[in-house]
Amino acid sequence: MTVRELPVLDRPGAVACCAPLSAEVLDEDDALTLSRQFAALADPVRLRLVSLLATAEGGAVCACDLVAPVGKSQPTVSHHLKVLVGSGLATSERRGRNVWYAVVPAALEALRGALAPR
Amino acid sequence: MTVRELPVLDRPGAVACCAPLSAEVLDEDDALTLSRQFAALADPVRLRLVSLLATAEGGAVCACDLVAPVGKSQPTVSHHLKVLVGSGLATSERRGRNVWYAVVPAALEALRGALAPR
DNA sequence: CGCTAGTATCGACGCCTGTCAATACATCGA
DNA sequence: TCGATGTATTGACAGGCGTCGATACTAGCG
Repeated sequence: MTVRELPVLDRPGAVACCAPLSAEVLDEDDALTLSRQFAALADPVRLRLVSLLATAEGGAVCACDLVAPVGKSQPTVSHHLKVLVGSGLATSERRGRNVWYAVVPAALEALRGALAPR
Repeated sequence: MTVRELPVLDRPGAVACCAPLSAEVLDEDDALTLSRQFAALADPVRLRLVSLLATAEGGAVCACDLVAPVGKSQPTVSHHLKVLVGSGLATSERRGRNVWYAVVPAALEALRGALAPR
């Protein structure tokens, strides 16, 4: 028997919500939870932000270094970052005047788990 | 060295579009492609449909057996199924009066790949 | 050829979301 | 305290999306 270990998340919102889609039929609540996570990835700007964060040395990036790469206005980037944090896919941390963002690997892994084959 | 085999897809739209988010920064085109796939999963009704298809014996389900479980009107279910097919996550096939739907496992696997850790 | 059952399309409605300019808030240095 | 820099919020707009009832299309049956 194989046991899959899932890290405990101290932040609500980044919870691994449910069994794989292919394992058993999703109930309505889990479907809503999962859909919100996927919705956070359903935007090209946010995907690029996640990618920028995930590939960054040290795993965190200053918000000031995210505006130019995605080619959107500063408020728009701020909005998308808020969505990512709100969905549990990213975290934010103030460092002086700046705010540094990082991905939550466990959240991505949880989504991978939902897509896992039977 | 490990080689990951990806099945060749005869249907356009279900293509594994890109390297993992954490491997290299997503370019704009790939981000748009990926975001459309995730958008297909960003709805609780569609997630339940995918789950119903993926867990079904034989891997396919008649459309007539999908309306009741999701609790939406027949046109709404038809709409969502069309979105799933259009995004490459599912396929449809007429059998007499009925239409049978099935998931495309390779498409789900492609999304898993995008979420894979570095 | 009608009739019936299953599925898709159409048109309309309300809601949500991405975007920006303007502005407010926060933090640090002088 | 004041000014400057970085970030978040507000308000407004356009476009997209989920939903439904009504209706059209498709295929088998008698």
